[in-house]
Amino acid sequence: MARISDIIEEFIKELIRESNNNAIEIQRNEMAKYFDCSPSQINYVLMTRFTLQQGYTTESQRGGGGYIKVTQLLMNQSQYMYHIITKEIGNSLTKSQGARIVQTLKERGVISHRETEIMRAAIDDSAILSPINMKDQIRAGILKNILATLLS
Amino acid sequence: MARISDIIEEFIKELIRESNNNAIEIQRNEMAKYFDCSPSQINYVLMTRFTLQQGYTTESQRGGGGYIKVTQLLMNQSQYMYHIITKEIGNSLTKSQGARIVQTLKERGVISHRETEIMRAAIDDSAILSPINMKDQIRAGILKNILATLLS
DNA sequence: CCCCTTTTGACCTTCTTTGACTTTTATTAT
DNA sequence: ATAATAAAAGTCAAAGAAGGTCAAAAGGGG
Repeated sequence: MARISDIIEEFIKELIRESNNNAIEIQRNEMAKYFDCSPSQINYVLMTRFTLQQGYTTESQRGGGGYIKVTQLLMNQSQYMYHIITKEIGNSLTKSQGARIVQTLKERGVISHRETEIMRAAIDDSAILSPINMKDQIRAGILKNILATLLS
Repeated sequence: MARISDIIEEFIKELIRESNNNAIEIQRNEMAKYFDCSPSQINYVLMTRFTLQQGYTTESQRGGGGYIKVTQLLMNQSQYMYHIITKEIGNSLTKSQGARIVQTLKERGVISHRETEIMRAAIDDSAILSPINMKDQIRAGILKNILATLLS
């Protein structure tokens, strides 16, 4: 069953793609009505899929004529990777954090489809055969090493 | 007396055969209800009959709209890779064994230069932050998973 | 009988959805 | 101008909807 959050995510990304300034403005309540969900679901989507780490910023205005503006940040690719290696990934990286990073790299055209698959597979929970309490550490090490390789 | 696990196994394999992309998505709880067994029995079947060695990968998503996806590896994509996953790499893979496999794949033109680099980085000793005695096991898991992804 | 495989169930973790309540801003009526 | 009202968006916690894990119990074949 398709998650409504995913549908909304795709919808917003499509709107951004169609825009000519990498940004869109939406009306929260209107959009919620359109997708027949609660308004706060829009916030949930923004919080989980359009964060700074994923290369987006949001700003908003309340009151009559209010809006939410979502902007996709342009960024230098190697700078971005460097940032991820040094700031985003610490000593520990959860499954979903890792997945989001790889997904973002793909969406930004930093890595190809196959490279995405390879990286995903490399940091997948099922790939890392170790006690659960160590998986996140190992995952962090692997992803950092891979990204570092791509930088050189 | 037919074991329920065998029946479920056959059922899933039949679904995959009928699919047009060698993959199916199932709802764990729904399937358990259908076969009138405990949900964790589905996991048991997946763990014992749909492993990489047996030519399958699985992924899953929790929460609302969650699912389990089972994909059968395409043997004809690269006979060589399939062989490596299912036969050559066991539970343990040393540094040099791993390096040799990656090198061979590259020489055969199965993977690109960048893909080679990514794989090397992923199974590099320095990437795998774990007790020494576990590295080879983890390396095996990772490389198998990576190769498998290229066959789906 | 013993060992290996299967089955079951209790408990855990993750992710999504919903709704009540809050805060901010704009508009409108006095 | 000011106060009241309406029109947004924000927050947060609870409920809901999955799947995961692990170990104990139950079966079955040698």
